[in-house]
Amino acid sequence: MGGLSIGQVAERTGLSVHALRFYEREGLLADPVRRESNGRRVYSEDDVDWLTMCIKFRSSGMPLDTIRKYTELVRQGVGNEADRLALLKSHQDFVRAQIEELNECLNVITWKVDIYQQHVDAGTADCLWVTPSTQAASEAS
Amino acid sequence: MGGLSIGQVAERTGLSVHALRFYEREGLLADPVRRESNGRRVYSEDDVDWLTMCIKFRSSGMPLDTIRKYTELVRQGVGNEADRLALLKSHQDFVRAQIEELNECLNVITWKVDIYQQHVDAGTADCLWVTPSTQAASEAS
DNA sequence: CTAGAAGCTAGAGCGCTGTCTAAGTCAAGT
DNA sequence: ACTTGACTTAGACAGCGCTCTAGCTTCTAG
Repeated sequence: MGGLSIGQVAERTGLSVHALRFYEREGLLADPVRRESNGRRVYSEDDVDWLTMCIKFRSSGMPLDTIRKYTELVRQGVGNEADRLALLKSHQDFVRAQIEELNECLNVITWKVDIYQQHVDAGTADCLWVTPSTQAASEAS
Repeated sequence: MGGLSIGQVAERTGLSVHALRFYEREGLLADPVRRESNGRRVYSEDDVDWLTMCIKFRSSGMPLDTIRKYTELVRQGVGNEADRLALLKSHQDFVRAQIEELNECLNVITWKVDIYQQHVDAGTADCLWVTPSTQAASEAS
């Protein structure tokens, strides 16, 4: 399990090399990335795992700031598990709320899609149905 | 029925008056908001309905630009229902993908929450369990 | 030996979505 | 008449999360 270059990590995580350096500057990595003698970054499998977790956090809407806070808790070591738990639970709630909200939106959108689908199906069957009265109806929607 | 002031619309939609003016400037309203003789905006119930829809779009991640495109289609009037449908369907897919992604994230987060919950429960039961070996385990997570 | 790919740092720039400011108008209450 | 507060405009500014550039070094292959 030799170390990985930044390019390899970019490929494996889907983050850009820019983003990887950015995340490091922002203090999102549990431990500072090791360097080769020439100064180049060497990532471990653990770093990749950590980044994978960070990506999950990010793509579920956790701000970088919160990820940083979590990172700091982990860096501090043992003793603050309750804090980490609280942070994670709060994010869990946030994600659940997001999903619920999205489901509501999806319902509305689906309702609208269905209406238009009927409209379009009808219109394809007989284009003469397009009249001023259907126009008024379509503008109201 | 009687028109609504910008403040009333803000209250009813949850958008700020700033945001309402901003949305109007950005061309997100189906028809330009009517004005009183003194220049103040007068919103109709239809405007509120439209805004409610826009809010659903926004909160499900549709960029303002896309909302504007949709608005323009509606403004053009009858004849482009297929385009509107395509736009809506594409967003529908997008929202579904988001929900799926969030569910995946939720699984990972829940898994982590459970681990910490056990940790913390155990720690509360007996704080002496906090030892260098547990520290190593916690840092790996 | 050299070209090209990959890495480095510091910092500027960008797209999105508001949010706020400045400077002023208007209507109602006391 | 004066105050209060809600409204108007155009445009500046802000926060987030990257993304890219400039200018440089270092490695690798031919």
